[in-house]
Amino acid sequence: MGMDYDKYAHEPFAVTADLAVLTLRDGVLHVLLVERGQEPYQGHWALPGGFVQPDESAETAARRELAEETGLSDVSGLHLEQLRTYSEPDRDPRMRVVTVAFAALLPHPPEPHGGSDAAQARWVPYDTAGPLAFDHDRILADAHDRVGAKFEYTSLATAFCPPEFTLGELQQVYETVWGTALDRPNFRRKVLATPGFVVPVPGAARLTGGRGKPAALYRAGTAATLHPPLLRPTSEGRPA
Amino acid sequence: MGMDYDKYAHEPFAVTADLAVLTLRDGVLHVLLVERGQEPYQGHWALPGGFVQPDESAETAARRELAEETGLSDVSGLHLEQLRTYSEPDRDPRMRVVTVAFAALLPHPPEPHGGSDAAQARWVPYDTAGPLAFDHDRILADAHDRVGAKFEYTSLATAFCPPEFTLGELQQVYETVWGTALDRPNFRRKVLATPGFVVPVPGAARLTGGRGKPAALYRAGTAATLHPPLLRPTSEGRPA
DNA sequence: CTCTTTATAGTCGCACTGACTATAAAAGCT
DNA sequence: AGCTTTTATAGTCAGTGCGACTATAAAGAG
Repeated sequence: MGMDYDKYAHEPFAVTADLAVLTLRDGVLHVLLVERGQEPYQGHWALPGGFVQPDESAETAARRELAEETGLSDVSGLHLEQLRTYSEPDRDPRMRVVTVAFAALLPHPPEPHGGSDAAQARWVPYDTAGPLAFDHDRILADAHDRVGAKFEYTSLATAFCPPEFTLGELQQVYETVWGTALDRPNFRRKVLATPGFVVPVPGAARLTGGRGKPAALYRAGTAATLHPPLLRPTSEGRPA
Repeated sequence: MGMDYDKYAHEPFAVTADLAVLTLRDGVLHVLLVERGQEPYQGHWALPGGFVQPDESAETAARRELAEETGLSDVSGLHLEQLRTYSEPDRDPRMRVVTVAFAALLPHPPEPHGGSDAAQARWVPYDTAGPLAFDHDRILADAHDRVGAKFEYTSLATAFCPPEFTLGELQQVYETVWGTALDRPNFRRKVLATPGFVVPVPGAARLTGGRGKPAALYRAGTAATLHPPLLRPTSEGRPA
């Protein structure tokens, strides 16, 4: 933008906001996908998204699309994070499309209703999210990487949890996203030792689906960043 | 993009790639700015950048702009990182412009030659980079934040250094970007204990501008991420 | 030759961490 | 009821990374 506008022919671009919507269902990471109803990639699965309207920012467009695809009424409170922008010239065979990709984290997965253009939407386990349309495989992988990395030094994991949660639930979020088992007493110690990460719900509340001792409930704290960070185990084998 | 193209009127957008080019000059962090030659913001300073051409990705456009503004012949090897995309509808008073912002790190600051449209380009100390055109103040601040944060857990700091450097020079890079003084023996211990961060140049090479014992030379290692990370001191005061 | 300057080596105590054991409080079973 | 299973929570202990600090080495300046 520092350049002279009139000396550069600026071809018009179409701008879309695409979403990698992640959630946990029964301890398994799922992603929201839509089935494409037309060419190209007709019948293939793709990330939900759509064109940015003239009066919208990409963030606003992403929230609107998310509400449309999931039928969520309250899209305001959930976590939406801009991932990066994909702008390779041949991403779409028909036209020049620049896509601003977002990652969204949902605590309770609503059943998606079919998209507004009759394309059906479904929750798909992350591991079985087969080859997707366009470069959406890469976008999805980038989203997973980013979310996993931010779990280490931010309180982002609480975005997967309901307003009140147990430390066991929080630990399962970490284990699912990282794909690693964590030691329960140590996880507990670290979380409680990190100021502002979680705050206990004073009413000696409890909640357990089944057996065992009832667990104390916590809410997300005010801290956005974690000090000290909660590093993944063997995040990288030391190349000695 | 998962949506039906034809059911959405997609207004054409102009897409630009803007750059926050950072470098160190005499131990002071500088940013490359251009003076705008026309309205809006005529006479104001702005980040260099320009329109993405029809056959380019935003990354390619950023490298081209960088080469044009700095006169660098070898733009291939240096670090270019996509920051985020700014798409608020009123960013530019004349038209709808979506900007993909990049941060670039240079080891040796070349003298910039005037931009191709007669706008002059200059290195400006980061602290005195006054109010910039458009939302470039925010882009520049975001770039600084991102670079500072990535210094903690990546080997990005070596992108500010020449191919061979001393640990003192690397430490000065950290101190300048973070704005903090670091203990020299401890910094040395941490860097050398992090596998793949730096590798010594075997020929007992030395190099010092002035007095004192000559320092050993190192090259950047192969590790992209740092384990353990090199955390800034008092990154956040513990709220007890 | 001594002083200053910079690089490098080493020491010490604290805090954090991983691995592990122990206790508490619930549900299920016989 | 008594026992087992299950889950939550508390505590222990050794290794290690780290901040603060001291000591030595190797150069130039006077």
